Amino acid sequence: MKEHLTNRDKQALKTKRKLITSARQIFLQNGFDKTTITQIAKHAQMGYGTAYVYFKNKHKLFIAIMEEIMQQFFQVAEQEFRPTTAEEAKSQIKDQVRGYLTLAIENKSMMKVVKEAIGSSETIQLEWNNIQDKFIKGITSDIQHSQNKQLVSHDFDPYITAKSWYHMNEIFMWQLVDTNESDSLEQIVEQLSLFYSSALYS
Amino acid sequence: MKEHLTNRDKQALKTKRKLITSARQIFLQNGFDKTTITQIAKHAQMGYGTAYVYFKNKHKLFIAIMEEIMQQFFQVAEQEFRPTTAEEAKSQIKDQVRGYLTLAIENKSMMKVVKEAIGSSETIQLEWNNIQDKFIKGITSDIQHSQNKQLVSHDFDPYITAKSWYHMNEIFMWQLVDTNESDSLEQIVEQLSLFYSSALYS
Amino acid sequence: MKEHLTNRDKQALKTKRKLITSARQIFLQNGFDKTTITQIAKHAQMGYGTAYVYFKNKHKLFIAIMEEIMQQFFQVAEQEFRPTTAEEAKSQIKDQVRGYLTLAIENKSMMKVVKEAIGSSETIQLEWNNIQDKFIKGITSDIQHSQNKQLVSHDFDPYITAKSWYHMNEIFMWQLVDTNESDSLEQIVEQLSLFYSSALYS
Amino acid sequence: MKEHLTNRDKQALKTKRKLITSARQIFLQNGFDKTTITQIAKHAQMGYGTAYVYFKNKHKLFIAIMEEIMQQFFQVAEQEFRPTTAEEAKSQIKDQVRGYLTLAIENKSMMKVVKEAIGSSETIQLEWNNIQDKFIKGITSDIQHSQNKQLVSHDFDPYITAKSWYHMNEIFMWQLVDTNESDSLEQIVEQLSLFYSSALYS
DNA sequence: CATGAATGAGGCTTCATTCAT
DNA sequence: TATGAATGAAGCCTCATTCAT
Repeated sequence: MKEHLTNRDKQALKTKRKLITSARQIFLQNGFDKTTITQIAKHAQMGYGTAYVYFKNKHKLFIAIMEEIMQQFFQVAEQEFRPTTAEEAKSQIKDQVRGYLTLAIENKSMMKVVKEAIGSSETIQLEWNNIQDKFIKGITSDIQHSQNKQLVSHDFDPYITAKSWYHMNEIFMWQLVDTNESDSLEQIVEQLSLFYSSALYS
Repeated sequence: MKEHLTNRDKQALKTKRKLITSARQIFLQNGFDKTTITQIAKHAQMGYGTAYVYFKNKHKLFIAIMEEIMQQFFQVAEQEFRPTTAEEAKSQIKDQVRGYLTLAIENKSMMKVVKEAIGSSETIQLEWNNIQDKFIKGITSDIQHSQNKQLVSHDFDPYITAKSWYHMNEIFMWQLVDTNESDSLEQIVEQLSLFYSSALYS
Repeated sequence: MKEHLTNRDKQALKTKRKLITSARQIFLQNGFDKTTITQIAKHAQMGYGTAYVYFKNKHKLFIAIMEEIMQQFFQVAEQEFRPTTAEEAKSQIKDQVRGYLTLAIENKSMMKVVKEAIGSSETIQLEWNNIQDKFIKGITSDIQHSQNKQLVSHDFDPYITAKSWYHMNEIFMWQLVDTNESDSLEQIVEQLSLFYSSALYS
Repeated sequence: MKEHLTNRDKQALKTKRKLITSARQIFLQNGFDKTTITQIAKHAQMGYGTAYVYFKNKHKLFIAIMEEIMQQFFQVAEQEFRPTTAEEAKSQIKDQVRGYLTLAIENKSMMKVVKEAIGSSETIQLEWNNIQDKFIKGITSDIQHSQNKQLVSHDFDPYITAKSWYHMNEIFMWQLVDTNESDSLEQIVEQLSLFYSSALYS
């Protein structure tokens, strides 16, 4: 176990950060496909091969950026969800949906690039599936908890329900990213949570 | 000067049309960069060398398509603008703005590709500048006409004013193309024309 | 259906031939991995990209060469095999085995490169499997014919038997390629055919 | 002049040994070209920069291994060769040839890599030339000694004769390395020595 | 007018090597 | 002495473009 970062480690970390920061900017500007490693390296003021010291390839570099963005989403998703009444459940659900969609709107430009990248690269597609799974697992455990508390019928299969619920959210997320209908956010939030809480917590 | 199209000319025209039609479809499907000449030629069922008989390069082929699209926009822009009162001016302005933005929304998919292409190619960028100029010149002459009719103060420099006004419109045009906020169209139309007619025709 | 090769077709064929010929020489000299497309193109006195007009990649180019070599082997394998007695069967088997192994010895240098390439490329490995299958299918049908003629017991599963027999031959083929034990050729031929004909045609 | 190895020197020597040992294994496994410094360093459990402390480059590292192997060959070559009769000469020649070729067979795997490396690197080629020269010089002096003893005619130019004789041996050495004809070793030994002793010591 | 053979610039990636710590 | 961060040459491959037929 390292107790301490040597100067060298710090330098490496700094280079990696610079790489990610530069990459984010270039990806944001040019999109996934049109961004070249050369552009990123030039912007980060480092040699061409350096990018490959830190990332196996262009896809992995993008995934690093994608994961940083998704960290914020996970924080919303991982908020405590331990309702004691149906009312409380619906309210918490609304907050989470709103949080999730709001983040998407706030990061719209980058999310557009994410969408392009998912469509462009098998590897990134797989990584996105992992991200989806992480969300779905969190929801699954929330459902199970509610079932134990007798708030949700055991008739619901937690995983399938979670998957369905997650994808409902994701669809609207992409729609907001694609189309700037940010105004209808609150309505979407209301409808989604109504649907979900009616189904499970009625 | 040929007065008459020979059969050969007709054939050539037909080939060119087919090329443009096929290109439009492929560009629409794959975007500008990911479209290859080979794809287009295959779709048009001709040798790919043939494309180069009619268009110097990929960019010029795209420009041909772009110009066809822009024809519709020019028709809106070239509508008679000869208001006799401030009221009339504002009303006509509104119609033109609405017409311009509506066309953008109707051709949104292609306009997205146009945007990509502008960002991707110097040549296309220059062509877009020409298109902008054409709009701006039209507006300039409208302003001058209104100045002659004493509807607009001679304090306004016609060209600079036209340029400003055009770009205000273009910005919102791209926004509508990027973001599907079609709902807010009427509000944008109202605000833009209010701003412009207040400034000039008050 | 083309009835006739145009001059253009002829030129293309010639280029492809030159490419294959040059590639064969370079592969022979440098082995599979160390051969570069640049070397081949330079030797064939053509531009770099030309190689890619005719072959999707380095592997496919090698496969073309490999297949030409294997044509000779197939000719041996496809020789009529319609024995009427066990004696005749054994004699024909011996001839085929000898023919197969002799070809390997005659093309030893290239077969070494083939071996390297098989170990180096998934694609080429798959192509080699196809080649094996072709041999095995031929043998399978020979066995079935002999079974119909009551020369071979129906207890033998033709395909499995063919596969086993083929691989026995291939193992010795590689050994001869690796090791120059050409002297022992006749002994190997004798042993292999003895084994096989004893098993099936006794 | 250091008379004495400090602990530091000892450590350095140990590191160098480990490097050579690991390198030998990896080169043996992967061949010259496909071996990377990273692989070797990982196997030797040290930073890959360390390899460059001890060896200027990959080629020099390989040369170190090559030289260790060749040490054994030199021992054979440097065995006293002071025949007093033609009979004795032939017998000693046979022993040396046998010794040389036997070592090649015993180290066949590594000798294959040596061959690949010679073909792959100018530097290693040059080093191999040095090794050849060392052999040839030894033979040259043996010939001169025999000439002084009146066993060999002064008509023979010692250097040219030595060079010819050495290369005859080397050719068969590579053949044995390439081809596993170890069985014919004794025959080759007999023929080579017969040829040479007939020519010089008849 | 129509074709497609030929070309090479430019993108991704690997890996030997340098150099500052 | 030991390390590994940083670099760029060189290989593969794609595709716009030229040009001879």
